[in-house]
Formats: sequence, C-alpha cells, structure tokens
Amino acid sequence: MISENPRVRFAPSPTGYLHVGGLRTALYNYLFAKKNNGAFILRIEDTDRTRLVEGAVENLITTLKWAGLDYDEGPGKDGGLGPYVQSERLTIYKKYTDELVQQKKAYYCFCTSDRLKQLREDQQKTGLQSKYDKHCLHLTENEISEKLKNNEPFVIRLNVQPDELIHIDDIIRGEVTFNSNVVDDQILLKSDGYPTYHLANVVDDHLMKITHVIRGEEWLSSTPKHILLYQYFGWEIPKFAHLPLLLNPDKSKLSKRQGDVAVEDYRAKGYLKEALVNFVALLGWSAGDDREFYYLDELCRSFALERVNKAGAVFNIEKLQSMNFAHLQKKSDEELLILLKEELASSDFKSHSLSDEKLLLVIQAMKERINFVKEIILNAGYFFTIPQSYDQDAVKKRWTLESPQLLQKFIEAIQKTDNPLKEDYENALHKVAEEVAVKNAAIIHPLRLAVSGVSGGPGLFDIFFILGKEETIKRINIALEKIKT
RNA sequence: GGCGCGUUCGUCUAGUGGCUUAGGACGCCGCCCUCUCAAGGCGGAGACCACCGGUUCGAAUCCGGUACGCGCUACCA
Repeated sequence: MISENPRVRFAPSPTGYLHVGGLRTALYNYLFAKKNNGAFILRIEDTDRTRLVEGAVENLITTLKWAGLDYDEGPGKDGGLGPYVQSERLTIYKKYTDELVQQKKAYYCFCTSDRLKQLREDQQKTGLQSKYDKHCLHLTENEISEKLKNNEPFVIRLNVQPDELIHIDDIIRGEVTFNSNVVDDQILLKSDGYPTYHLANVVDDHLMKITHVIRGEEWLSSTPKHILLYQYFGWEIPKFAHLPLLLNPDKSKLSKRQGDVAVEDYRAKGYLKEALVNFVALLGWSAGDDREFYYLDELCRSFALERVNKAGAVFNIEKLQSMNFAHLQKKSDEELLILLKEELASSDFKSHSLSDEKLLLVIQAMKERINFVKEIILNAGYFFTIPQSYDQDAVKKRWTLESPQLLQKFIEAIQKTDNPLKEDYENALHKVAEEVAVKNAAIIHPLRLAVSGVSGGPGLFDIFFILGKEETIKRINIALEKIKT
C-alpha cells in the first residue's frame, strides 16, 4: 500500500486512435490509482503539431470510457491543476525554460538542421555516439541577442554536465544507472515554440503533482533526461515504473503492419470490453496464482505494480478470443439480447420479425457456439430468414434417395400436433423412424439441412421450436422442391 | 556503432535456494458425450528453465561472462 494518495496519469498523443498498448498503460495506471485510493489523470500530449489528427482527442476519450477507464481529472474534468492539454500550456513551458536558461542549465541553440544532420553523420562514421556537440553553448549574450533580433530560429537545449551517474529507481526493474556522458543535450523547446515531450512531461508531472510515472519501456532510455530536469528545477522526483512492451508475433514492438492495434478495431470486431481489458491486464501481470478470469473491479483489488513482469509480451489473438468466449458465457441472456439487437440493426436482417422472446431462445441455443455475438447472425442466419442455399457438401453427405419421403412423413406427423413443444417434435420424429424402421439420424440430418441449409448448429428440435410449426413445415416443403440429388 | 532492458512449453504465465519427475491457461492431438456443430468431461504431446562458468550440501531461483532479442539513439511521442 502507498501511504499518501498517489496521483498517476495516462498521457497519450492524439495521433488518431487508442493503441492497445496504450490501453494497457492506461489500465495499469487506472488499476494502480484505484487500488491505492489515488487519482487517475488524463493528459493530452499534443505538442507535435505535425502529427495532429482531427477528432483524435474525442476518440481517445470515448474509447477510454468504453473500456470503463474513467478519469478523475482531465479534459472536461478540471481538478484545479489544468489545463490538461499541453498545447494550452505553452506559456507555462516558456516560463520554466527561461528559468533554466537564466541558471545556465539550458541554452539557446541556433544550429540548422543541416548542420545537425552533418554532425550526426560524421559521428556515426567514426563510430561515435551521435550527440549534440554543444556548439552553441559558448555563444555570448551579445551574439544571442543579435541572432534573436534577426529572428533567427532557435531551440532551447538542456545543458547536460559530463561524468555524472544518474540513478533511476524503477519499481519494476530495480535500479538502472546511466552515465550523463551518454545523455544528449536534449531539445526542450522547439523552434515553433512548442516544448518537446521531455520538458512538457516533467513540468506537467510536477505541476500536476504526479507521484508515480507508469509508462512504456520505450521511455526508459530517456528517463535520465527527465531526472536531470527534476534535479535542475529542484523538484521532487516521482517514482518510475517502466512497463514491458506489447509485441508482434515476431517479437518486435506491436505495430499496425502486423494486425490490428487500435482498440476501436477490436471493438468493431465484436470483442467485449470486459474481455479486452481482462486480456490486456494479463499481458505482463498476474496475481501469482492460476486465476485468469477477472472483471475490472476485481483487477482493481488484486493489482500490484510490483508483480508486473519485465519481459515483453506477444499479443496473442487466440487467447483474446477465448477470453471473449469466457466473458460471453458469463453474460446474462438479457445482456446478450441488447447486444444482439444492436448487431441485428446493422445487419441484412434488420427487418426481421422475431420477438424478444424468440431472440432470447436464439441466444440460448447459440450462446455456447459463438465467440462473438455477431456470429449468431453470421452462422445462424436461418433463424431470421429462409435458407437461401443449401450446403452442397452436406447435401451430398446427408440427402439420400429416401430423404424426401421421410421428410414428407415427418410433416404429416407434426401436422397433427397443436402448438408443438420441443419434445413433441422429438416424439413425432421417433415415431416416424420407428414406423419406417430407419435410424433417427436418417431423418434428422436431412431435416436439419432442409430447415437451416447447413449441417451444424443447435439441437434440431430447438430450431424447430424457435421457428414454429408453420415455418418449419414451409421450409421443409421448399427444400423438397429445391434439393435434388 | 553506442547506451539500456530482457531471456521458463508455439504463446501468455506460476515459480523469489530444497514443496518441482517445473504448475496453470490458450492453441494443438486423442477419447467420452452426441442428431450435427459447439460446449463440457477425461487424457496426451509440448520447456535439457538461452548458453557457459561460479557460489552452495542443494539453483529456473544468487553472482559473473557470452549469445540472442528488443528498446532508445529526431526541433516524434
């Protein structure tokens, strides 16, 4: 347990959509906050104007909300330490860089990108680490004001001192040490007046009283820059926790090229938020026992940063799918009804005439045969409309010369029944089979084909009951005309 | 190239010096159930714990080195 109420943040860039890796980072932050009675803050890091995407912030917020990760402070939810969008905080960053420049902990740099590029190439050729050479550090006050007067573009760089050891005490990785000689004089303020991630991140984390920085491992290498900034400003350094990366099957950092990475893609495919959250929570964390099925509130209670793994985790779709199945099975029929009606509304069967009562029966029949609600429509469209075709392999295998007369007899048998139940269909069939002295299967298989067009699915008598007597007879008759051997 | 991080079944993981002939889950295979497809039940294959060396009575677990993988190395985050 953390003694003081911690404050954590999820700080995405609005570049279009919420990445599943981002979802996990957000989730771990959220879980940590909830577990320790802390605050979960959303901050938008939109300092790269070249990568801005229209509507991305709204999309991010909607998706986060869909997943159930509501933030305590953030855009539209002022906690007194806003604004929570970095592009609205430019004067703040300016103020703090000025302070650093005054104390000579940062300096103006007028180098052109051409010179920088050349420098990098030269260093690479000689096998050196590519690093800024402090060329502009020695500019005099006069030279600087002269250049500023001439409107020469400039950036502000961090003035890193050599030969210092910088220690990071990471909750997940333990102590990590860097020598300041490998830390570049990072640009803090870009020539367009916007801060870089490094500056904005540190300033905001401090101003927003962030106690724990929980973020992806890709940030570990730049953490020394951040530590230096905290030290230069004289600020307390937050605790760090660098999360293992989410990986493609080839172990590279999870990327778009190798599959879906946007949370909205998974949502659109029909994954339940419960399954996605559960799955992603287990990618890099476990409670230490064999339990794998969790709801969000249960995760909140069990989560511990100390138990997060160090190694990256391959994002395995098959496991996610089985997770979806598991969560689907736990849903009540009524919950599934809502989801099914949503899917139906945007399907070919939107003008179906089934009552909620019938839909509930369809759900009961199909539930354990699907990984996604939409598969009810995809795999069992016959509940909503007469089969448009008959599976030819099944016809070949199940439709025999005697099938027509058997089905005919079955029609006659059920014709006599009144409001038949599942058992009545079954009894009728058994009786026919007995009369003609064939196995039940000899009638069942062609019947299933006639009524559904396919060879698999729920119990035949369940299908009959859901369709009703009239519809069942009608379909058999149509099949008798259409199916030729 | 430099710096950093990592390495247990195909994949996600349990394991924090003896409980381990390394446990679970997904996937795969087989059997049972069965009108089909699933689900479910039972069983199976699958990890010389990356490698080498050290510490120890004893190591997947501690230490060192090597290899491999990944990340960072931008006026991107």
